[in-house]
Amino acid sequence: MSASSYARIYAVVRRIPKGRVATYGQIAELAGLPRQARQVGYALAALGDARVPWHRVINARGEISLRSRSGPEQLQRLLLEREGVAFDAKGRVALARHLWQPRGGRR
DNA sequence: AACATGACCATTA
DNA sequence: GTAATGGCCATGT
Repeated sequence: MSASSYARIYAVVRRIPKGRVATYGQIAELAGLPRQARQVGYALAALGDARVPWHRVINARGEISLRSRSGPEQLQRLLLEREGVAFDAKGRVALARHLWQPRGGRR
């Protein structure tokens, strides 16, 4: 069941520094799964309770992705603000300011 | 096996 | 700025 892919995804998410955010597509690429952003979201959804900073992963628009059913979206924003990530009036994060930018493509 | 759904993304108009 | 389209692929019915 391709659990190793999930493991790679979690490993990358764990590397996101505090106060930074990353996009699903970015995580997918860093995890060696280009164009599989969707799987990243799926992996995080199946995460449940684990020591992974899932709240630092947002979509390419800089917004917090809405779950099918009301989920911890509010909590996610709270956790990010608590780390110093700012949201604008439209509820978007300034990616130019908070996006995680690993150097040399790896870190 | 077919079909639908989902914490997505890039391109094009 | 919005809207439509195609791609990607694990899961459940």
